This record gives sequence, structure tokens and C-alpha cells, in this order.
Amino acid sequence: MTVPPEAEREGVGDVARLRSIPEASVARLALYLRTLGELSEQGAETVSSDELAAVTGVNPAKLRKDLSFIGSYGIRGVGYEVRPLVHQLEQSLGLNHRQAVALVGVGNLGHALAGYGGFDGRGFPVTALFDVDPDLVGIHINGILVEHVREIPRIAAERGVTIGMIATPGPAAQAVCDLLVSAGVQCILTFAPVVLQVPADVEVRKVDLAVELQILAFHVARRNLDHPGVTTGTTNGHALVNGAADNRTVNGSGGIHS
Amino acid sequence: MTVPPEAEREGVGDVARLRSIPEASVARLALYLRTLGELSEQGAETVSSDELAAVTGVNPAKLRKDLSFIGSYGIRGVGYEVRPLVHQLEQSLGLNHRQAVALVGVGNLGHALAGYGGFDGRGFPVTALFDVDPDLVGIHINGILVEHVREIPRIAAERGVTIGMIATPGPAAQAVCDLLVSAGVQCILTFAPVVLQVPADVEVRKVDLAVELQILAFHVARRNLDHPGVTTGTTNGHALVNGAADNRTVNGSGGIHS
DNA sequence: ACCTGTGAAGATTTTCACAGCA
DNA sequence: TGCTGTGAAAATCTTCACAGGT
Repeated sequence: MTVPPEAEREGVGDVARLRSIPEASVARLALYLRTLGELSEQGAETVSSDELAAVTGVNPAKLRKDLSFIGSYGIRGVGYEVRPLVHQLEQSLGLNHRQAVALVGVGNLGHALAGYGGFDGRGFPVTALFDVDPDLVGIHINGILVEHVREIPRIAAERGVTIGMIATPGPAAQAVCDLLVSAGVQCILTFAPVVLQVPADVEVRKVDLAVELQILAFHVARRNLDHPGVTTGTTNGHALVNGAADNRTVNGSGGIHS
Repeated sequence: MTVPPEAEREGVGDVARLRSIPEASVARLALYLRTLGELSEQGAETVSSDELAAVTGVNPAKLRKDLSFIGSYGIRGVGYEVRPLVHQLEQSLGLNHRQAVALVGVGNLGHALAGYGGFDGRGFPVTALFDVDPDLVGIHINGILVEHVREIPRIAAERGVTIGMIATPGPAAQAVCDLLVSAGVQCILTFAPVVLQVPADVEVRKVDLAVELQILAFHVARRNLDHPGVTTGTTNGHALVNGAADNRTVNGSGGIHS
């Protein structure tokens, strides 16, 4: 897609384009961005759609179509220049300015998330931590003070939090969500196994580990219908399967360490 | 769907049906199952598709269609009996016998996952822990000994592990994955931000937190194109939005605690 | 010669709307 | 009457295949 004649002024005029990127593509664009970052570090200057497709496990045509939505400039006969493409993706995904993240619930999982370095490095600084447990309120994690949940409205607004992460037990999640919303947070990533009720202008994404395992279990069950006795020992012929960011596959972590 | 005349003998004859359940439906069936469990605890005997749809945030017609894939018996004019439906779902999702889980990488995130009680309760006992870090190998987490990754083939086979969870840094993930596969593990849930290469008979699901945040960031960016100045203070009229288990929404955690 | 960008075909998924049973 | 089960339409997403630059 060459630059449309109207709509200049750097990065705007994307308006129309941005609005119409299919949901499914957005998820993959984020994946491409991360992968390109790695390729870039390894010194790659250009990638073809076939190469990038192989690494990300996506169909090459699909990849090209995805990239066409953000109006990137590939070079026919050559491929994509990594640096400009990364830039373009960051533009389109809204990663040109950092997004402050508030994390609510610093128990088991929340503590791990708070300690995870990967967010900061990707432009998502964890800026506030909250909990209700008196044993946790007042401690510092990675240099950040854990505050009481009741402070959410004040602190989140003060610190310009745009993304809330909920890692509380299920029953607490809706109340926490309401507090975040009342503080003006419009994007929420929740690990609590409940459906959150939010105003229409708030975006929620949910990561449900138990459900993930159940889906896997289903596939075991299905397989065992065909091959009842098999349990161990597998040939290993590395097929390029399971395209990341595919249906119902949520991608994650960027390096939560062993 | 009334019972087809052929194919009896309890729970088999599902073969044909199981094979053909759309991927998208499988993910939601797992969600219904969890939700029904909660309704059941609250004493509900029957649910209508409208009720269950409201709670899970799914379209009622879609829900009915999903359930029709497992051949469940709803009662026209009444709804579904919760108990039998739960049973049927467990059957179909392969949750009638427990699946032993091995967790590789007990660093930041892995440690949290190992300590998470929700897996055991849902029929996914964490049966083996692995790492390479000498500081971690030998410790116990929740009563389970952390063993060296090189022991994976032996121990996983011994303990009948069917599901592997990978919570290592990206670079280590492929090697770990290979070890799991060589031990006969056919289902893998990975948090490492790399595309795993596996034989065709192995199922991989990926949870990528960094990508999740980027997707949210995109939605912030898109919104700000329309309402440039808005930052704080939101009306709160609880719309029933964001159907769980919807596109690209992975559900999770069942209660990783604050 | 090679690789992008994209119309058009194909597959899957969602939604509608209503027939049919309790 | 009320709610399930399901054909069929609509929307969305994926894949093919090739025209068109470089």
C-alpha cells in the first residue's frame, strides 16, 4: 500500500486505517513486533514475509495482509526493512509513548508479575501496586510500594495509569475492576476467572490458566480416541506447527525467568 | 440433539462428535464448565441458555450451538440441568481422569505457578518440577522436589505426565520442549515468547503477557484517536461487554490469589 | 528472478430466526 | 408459553494465486 495522497502529518491519517484493522490481525502484529525486535538485535536489516512467517509460525500471505493494514512499505523483490517496519508497528500499536500499569493483587501470581522485568522493557512500566492484605500493604516489590486497594482511585489518576492488571482472587476482581474504571483506566488485563462487567469504553482481556489446561486436556482426550494405548516415546520430526497468535492462543511473557 | 440410535455404550460414540467440535467452541466449553461449577455450588439446579450466556458473556445462540456439539440434553421450555450438564462437559473435555502436569522453570513466574492451588483442584496435579539453576534444584515447592531438567525424560515418563508447562526464559524453551516431547508429553502450555517447533501430534498453547499488553495498548491508541483529551473519570453503567472466551481472549487462572 | 500487495475464493465462526417439544 | 436445537444468512478470517514493482 503506497501512501494515500491525503492524510499526511506523520502518523495521523492512520486514523481510518487503524480503526479498521481486524482484531485477529492486531494480535499478530504485536507478535511480529516482538519477533522483529529479536531479529533486529541479531543484526537483520531486512526480512521477507516468508522468513518472518517461518519464525512466527504464521502463513506468509496472512502476514503480508496483516502488514498491509498498517500501510507498511515492503520492497518488492527484497522484503521489509526491519528498522522502519518496527517503527511503523510501534506507531500503529500505540507504543510510541509508555503506558503506566497498575497491578492489583500481589499474592502468588501478582508478586511474580510485579517482579517480572519484561514489562518495563517493553514500554509498560509497573507504576503502582495494590492489595488488601495488611501483610502485603507497605512492603516494596522491585522498589515499588504496595498500597491499599482503597487508594486506587487517587493513585491511579495521579500516576496516569492507563492499564490495570488484576491478579486477585475471583471474588475480589469485580470490585477492583470498578475501582480501576472509576480511576479512568480503560484497559484491563485480568487473571481472575470471572467475567468482568465494564462500561462499553473499557477493554478487557482475560488470561485463564485453568481453562487453558482444560483445552489441552480436551486435545489429549480426542487423541486418545484414535490411539488408545499410546503413552510414551515419540518420534521427533520438528514440524512447523501451531502458529503463534493463532486462534485462542494468547502469547505471553517475553521472558519470565526460570 | 437427541441421542443418535447407533453409538451407545456410555461416552463413546462421542468419537465422531468430539472430532468435529470447532476449536472456538472447545475454548468456550471449558469456560461454561467452570461457570457451571460455580452455579452448582450456589445451588442452581437448572440454567437457561440466556442465564448462562449472561454470566459467561457469550451470545445465547452461540452457547446453545456449542452445547449441541457435545450432544447435551437441554429441556425445552426449561433449560439445562446443571449437574448432568457438568458431567457431560467433563466427559467431553476429557476431565474424567486427572492429568499429571510437569512444570519446567521455577523462577519468577514458574514459582508462582507451582504454588498456585487451582490446578490440583481442577484435576491437573502438578507432579514434577524442573529447573537448571543449582540454587533451585533440590528445593521443595508445595512439597514437590525441584529436579534437574536433564531428568525430564525419566521422571516425566515414570510419573505419567501428560501435560508440560514451560515457564523458562525464551532461549531455553525449545530445548525443554524437546525433552518433554521425548518423554511422551503431547500437550504443552508455554509462557516463553518463542514459537516452539513440535511434531504434528503435539499440541502447544502459548500465553504471552507482553503481547497481551501490546494488544491493550493498541486499543488505547485507537480510542485516543477519537477522544484525544480524555484521561480520567468515567461513567459506570456496567454494560455486559467483552464476552469471555471470545476471540483471542484466553481465560485463566481460576484463582491465583492476592 | 524475487517478493510484495491484494482481489477473490474458501473456510470458519457468529448471529439470526424459527420450528418443535415440554 | 418458554426455551432448546438448528438450518441458513451474515460476518469474519484465512488462504490462494497472480498482477505488478524492483
